[in-house]
Amino acid sequence: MDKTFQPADIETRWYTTWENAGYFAPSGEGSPYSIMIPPPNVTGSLHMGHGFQEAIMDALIRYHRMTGCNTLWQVGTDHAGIATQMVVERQLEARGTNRHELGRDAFIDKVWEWKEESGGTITRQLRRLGSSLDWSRERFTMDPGMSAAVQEVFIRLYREKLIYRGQRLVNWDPALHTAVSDLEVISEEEKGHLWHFRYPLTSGDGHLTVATTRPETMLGDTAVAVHPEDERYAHLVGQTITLPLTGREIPVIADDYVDREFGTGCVKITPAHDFNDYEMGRRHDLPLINILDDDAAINEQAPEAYRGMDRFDARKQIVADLDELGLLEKVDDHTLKVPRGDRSGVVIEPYLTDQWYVDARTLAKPAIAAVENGDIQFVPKQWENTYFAWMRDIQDWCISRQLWWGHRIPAWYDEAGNVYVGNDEASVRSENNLDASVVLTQDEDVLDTWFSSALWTFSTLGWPEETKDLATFHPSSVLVTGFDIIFFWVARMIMMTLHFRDEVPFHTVYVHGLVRDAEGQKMSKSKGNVLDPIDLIDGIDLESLVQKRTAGMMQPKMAARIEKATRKQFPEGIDAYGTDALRFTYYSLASTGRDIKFDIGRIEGFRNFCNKIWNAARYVLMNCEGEDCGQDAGSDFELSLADRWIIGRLQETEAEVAKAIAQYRFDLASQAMYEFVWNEYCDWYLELSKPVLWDDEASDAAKRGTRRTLIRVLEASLRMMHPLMPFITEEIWQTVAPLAGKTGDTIMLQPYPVADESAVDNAANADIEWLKQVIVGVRTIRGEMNIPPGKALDIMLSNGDDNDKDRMTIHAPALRKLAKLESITWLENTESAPVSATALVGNLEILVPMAGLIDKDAELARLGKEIEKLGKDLSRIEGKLSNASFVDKAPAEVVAKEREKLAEQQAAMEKLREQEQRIQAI
RNA sequence: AGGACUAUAGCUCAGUUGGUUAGAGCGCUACCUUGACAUGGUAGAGGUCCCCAGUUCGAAUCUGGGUAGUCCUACCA
Repeated sequence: MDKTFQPADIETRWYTTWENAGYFAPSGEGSPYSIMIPPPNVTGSLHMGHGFQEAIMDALIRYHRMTGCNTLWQVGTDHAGIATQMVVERQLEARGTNRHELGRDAFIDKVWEWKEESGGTITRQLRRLGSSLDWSRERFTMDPGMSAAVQEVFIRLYREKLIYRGQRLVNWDPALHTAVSDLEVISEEEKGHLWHFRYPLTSGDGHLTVATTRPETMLGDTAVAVHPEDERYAHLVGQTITLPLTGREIPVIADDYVDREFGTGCVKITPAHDFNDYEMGRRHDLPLINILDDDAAINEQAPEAYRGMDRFDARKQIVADLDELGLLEKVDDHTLKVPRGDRSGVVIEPYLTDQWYVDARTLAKPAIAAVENGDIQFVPKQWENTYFAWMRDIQDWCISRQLWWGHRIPAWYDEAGNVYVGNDEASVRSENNLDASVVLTQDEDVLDTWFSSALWTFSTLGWPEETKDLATFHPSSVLVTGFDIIFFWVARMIMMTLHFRDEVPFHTVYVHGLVRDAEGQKMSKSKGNVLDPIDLIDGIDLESLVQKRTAGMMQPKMAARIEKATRKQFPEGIDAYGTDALRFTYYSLASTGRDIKFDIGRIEGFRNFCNKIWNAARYVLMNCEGEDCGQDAGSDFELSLADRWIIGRLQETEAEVAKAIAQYRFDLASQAMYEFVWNEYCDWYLELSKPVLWDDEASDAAKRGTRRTLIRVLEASLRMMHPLMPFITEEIWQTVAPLAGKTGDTIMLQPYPVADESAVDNAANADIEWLKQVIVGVRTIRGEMNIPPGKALDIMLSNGDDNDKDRMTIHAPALRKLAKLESITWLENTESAPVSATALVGNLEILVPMAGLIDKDAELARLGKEIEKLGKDLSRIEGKLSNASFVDKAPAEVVAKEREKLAEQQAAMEKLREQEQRIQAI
């Protein structure tokens, strides 16, 4: 074995072996356990957040596989309609063409080509992360089977009147030329202006003043509204104004939606270009005048002067024109929320179009109930509130997208505009008795990607056919996801699955935090702070990282900024840490918080942990290979106190880990493992094994017992850690397992260790605790007195009881080795003790004679420090116990505990003072 | 505007039903290449548990009120 752990060599080797051997597939035995991967965008690539999520799922999957479950981790990707279409359109643009020149079919072919070309990135990354996905069942949302499911769902919902088509205001993205759902619009505060315009009364009796942030929409105004109880304007209600620039006569209406305090208290109403105005328009039966086209330029409904102008140019022009007419009263600076498309970044227009909608309100009812009654549980539970808040006020879901890449809506129109929904044109004709003379054209639009993702848990398993997989693995066990897609995806899956399967899609939703960079910033391409998990696994030099982060940047200024930040944050590039270290880092960060700041510093510590495991294994193998490790039946071996102690600690750790995993607390699980392996097994047990193995006096049975424990505890620890660190554990296990009497081709399919409480030996624990304290006592004196580590000491023990004396005898070899002692002497008579530095273990005093080693002042200073510390503690306890109400009201056991503590510390204090006096007397 | 979450060591974070001497990793200081490991060992320093009030014998923990930050939802043109 190499002296240091080299992850690169072993990772791909093991992954290939596992995959080829078919270990990732369900075993077909045991109770089913399944997780459906949140499908990543097939043409995208995984970032740190994905890596985190995959790591958690893989740990759950590997853990349950080892506990004997029939385990399925369903893999797949989605087609990411808008994102993918955008990428391909950009490619076309670079070649000086566009999708319209290409035509729909040719364009879709291009997208498929791109999918084939780039689709490997994700799956490659997933493999590098060690994800034990069942690749044989890989799905893609645009595959024929899944497309059939989408179609089936659409048609059934349409027939149940839960999907309808209607002309309404939608969020229109003028750059992408498609409607988007509410969730795809991000509203953020931006600086703007509030323009005050005078609208002259038709009667000629002056004017009223309206305030607006969007002057260009005035071309579509069809009313001015005031509050019904606003006395300032009461007399105007019912009159009309003559809309400037258009000359249209429009009414002044009263509606209590108007806020009297804001602006002038008069609101211009543009029902075709504002969601609130639209509602008001319906209440007052106002006409809708659409003044924009698909590009958000002014259309032919507007006065000629403005036609064809972009909305923002039109704004300037209109303001200028009104100013010229003397109708611009004033312009105030104003901060307002501007809605932008999350993909395109352009300002979204409320726009009147025909779209398809899902009646979300109806579907939401059972979906709310399923969480209320506990059929689905969120972890952490507080996310249920987020879910409820949204679901109880859910809006109908606009599912049509004016794109070419996606599931085409199975609806046909005749020339009269009648809609027929069905599987294909032929069935539509036959179902509706339409002969060949009727011209039918299919709806041009496709469905929102989330519409197909909403079917993910059951469509991946073969639905609408009632497959065996569906019966076995649905509902899935747990959904692992980030809170940012609770609405997008989780809620919609619950709605669709309950409706079509009459069962929940999953029993538990584990909501993890979002990975952010070291500054707490969200990782995003545009900020240039994304990290590819593979770069942490393999490492990357600075130049490559800079290039990767700035590639494809539209704005050179942005690229320069990103380059600077990257050079500052990673001056040396990124080291190769290996998958196991990366994964372990993820787990250590997986607590209940919402943000996970990924600090590169943390991963280094866990790489060191891997190295520690590696070297511990090296030590164990050096001592066990070719030796009798006591595995044979009837073997004569003897377990020492240390053996019994570490075996017990392993059981306790196993119990802790099991509990943590059951609660999805991978931070606690990983910490328990780390602590056990490093701070107990390596720091103490391996050290305690040395005096036995290297002692010529020790019996063969004792040595066998030690080797047996070394190897068995290591072997079990590897199994325990395997779900979190698959590669290093497999690599080591292959060599270790046979020595521990285990057989099997892979650690992956070995039983997960289960804690055996009966193997916890409290007597051994107490003994080792004593031993550790004595060793630490000597070391502390050594450290603080600056006694060279190489200097072997002669120490004495005094004031102990028979138990201490026995322990001294039993543990003498360990003490000598670990505390580097020349000799240990038991003092019956304290009087005869030489002047010494001392440490206490209970009542037992450890004496390190000072002659030639320790100077008086240093020891006095040390004692003074101890006395001060103890004194503080003592007075606190005394205070507590002298408080009558504490003694009266606190539980008896708490009081007793305090009393006991007091007695102990008083005794210790007395010893320290005596010692202080003795030293002072020198 | 409503709601949620967060605030603990220089940094990143744990801290169960109130009962502790408040922990871990990283970083820091000193010493050490001893036969698994310098990606290491040993010892150590470092905290007003955001602030105020309350409940309680007892509060990092519970309640109320502040402050700061993050996020979500809804929005006033």
